[in-house]
Amino acid sequence: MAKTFSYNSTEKLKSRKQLDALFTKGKSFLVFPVKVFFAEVNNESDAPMKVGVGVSSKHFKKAVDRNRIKRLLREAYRLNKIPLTEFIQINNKKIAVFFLFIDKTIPAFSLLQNKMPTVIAKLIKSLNENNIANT
RNA sequence: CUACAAACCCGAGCUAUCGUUCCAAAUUUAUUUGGAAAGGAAAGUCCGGACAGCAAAGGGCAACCCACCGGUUAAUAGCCGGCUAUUUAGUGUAAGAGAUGCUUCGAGUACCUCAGCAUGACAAUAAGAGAAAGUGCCACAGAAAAUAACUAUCUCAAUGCAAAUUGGGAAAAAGGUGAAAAUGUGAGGUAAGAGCUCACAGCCUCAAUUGGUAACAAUUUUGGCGGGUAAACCUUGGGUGCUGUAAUGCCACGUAUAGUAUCGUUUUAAGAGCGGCUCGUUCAAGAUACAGGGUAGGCAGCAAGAUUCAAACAGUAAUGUUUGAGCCAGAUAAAUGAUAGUUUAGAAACAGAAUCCGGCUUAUGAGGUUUGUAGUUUU
RNA sequence: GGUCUCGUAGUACAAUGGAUAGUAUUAGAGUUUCCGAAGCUCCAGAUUCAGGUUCGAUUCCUGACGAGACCA
Repeated sequence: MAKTFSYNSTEKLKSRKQLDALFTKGKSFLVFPVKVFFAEVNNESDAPMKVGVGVSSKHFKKAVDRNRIKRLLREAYRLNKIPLTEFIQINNKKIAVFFLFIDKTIPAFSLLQNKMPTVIAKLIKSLNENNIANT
């Protein structure tokens, strides 16, 4: 595990197809102010996790604010992703996740930094339930 | 000195840890090392280009745009310089009004302010061709908002004692309203009058001379006196082909029959394309070959250029030329971040490249420079 | 990335360049009723903002701001 905190381009959720599938078929839960979409995928592609980040352009009209929030979300995810990667490696899964920010004001980084572990924990828990239900 | 307003400059630096995108090198081929990484507006999309495509991208009309002159530029509705017009600051004047002072208290006089008149910027503004080609409109008020009519007026004739009435002629002065009312003064002329005629003044206009590259200015001269509105229609002159980098070219995948090329047929009948109309022009069925709907992958376009910085020279300036040095984002759900410390008075404004440039417009914290206004202190 | 349209009372809409900016509804007051509702009477409330053209601008022109639609 050399690249623990990294978040490079292979790990990003890019394909429009995968995104559409995630929003239509995937499951979701809410840990305010972040809504999480997730789904298991059977893709043969490289990375085991595909993660994306988004903000509504209705709530934030200026591109500067949207970029700021997306950066903060990425940073928070990057610093708290270790439990998720370990879980994925153990269970040999491939997942796609999308974090959507739904508040209407720009958050402080400390808030997201505090929330993100609970988000990851909930994600792992729900993935586990899904696994049990499938088997 | 303080406050406010406007214009311009600037738009944080360093260190550590963890990370992102691109480039180069190295090797163990997924790691390491090194380098670079968002603005003055990247914004609005208001103008102008580069570049690319379009079977013809053709002519005319329509449509749209521009509008003093010259320069500048790849180009412009930008910029620079000039011309003209308007306005104002200021200056001058003094017959009006007001305040104050002086006096012999009837008034006179001095000075200041306001209004008026003249002049008038080096300041500000100008969508700054044409209202003398034509059409339309100008509410309310007013006789009338433009060939003029109406009321009142002048005159002649008839009737009548007179007042006046009727008919013919004149058509200027008068009508007090409005944002705007038919150029002003004097003389001649006439029954009375009238730009009806003349002189002077004002304005418009034709031509000539002089100065200026030109707009234009000055002088002389021809004709004239017709209010405003062209950001009403319009006229004149000039210009514009259309679409836009998700353009477009190539590769991969792949196969409904839209398309392309060649051959060929029919007939100007209908239809379709060439932006809207018209002229003109191209096109049919069929055969062969290429190739393709859809999906959303890759490469090019795509980062060395009307380039950046510095100096010199030319030019009033915008700007240009030469020399030297430099390479300075290039993503594709879309990179520039987070935390801590430190410098600092403070790190807090507007704000995030998406094909690239030149302008314009708008948004901008703190600090700095300049200008203006107001206040305070000192001399 | 590009193209286009529209901003009028709290709300939905009108208004040839001529003014006290209109209609419906809503809000408020009064009247009616034992009390409400409905009805009736009265009243309040607006041209997105900043400039310009014009004697005069909701209307015409320019810029800004906001909202919406379309193309790919």
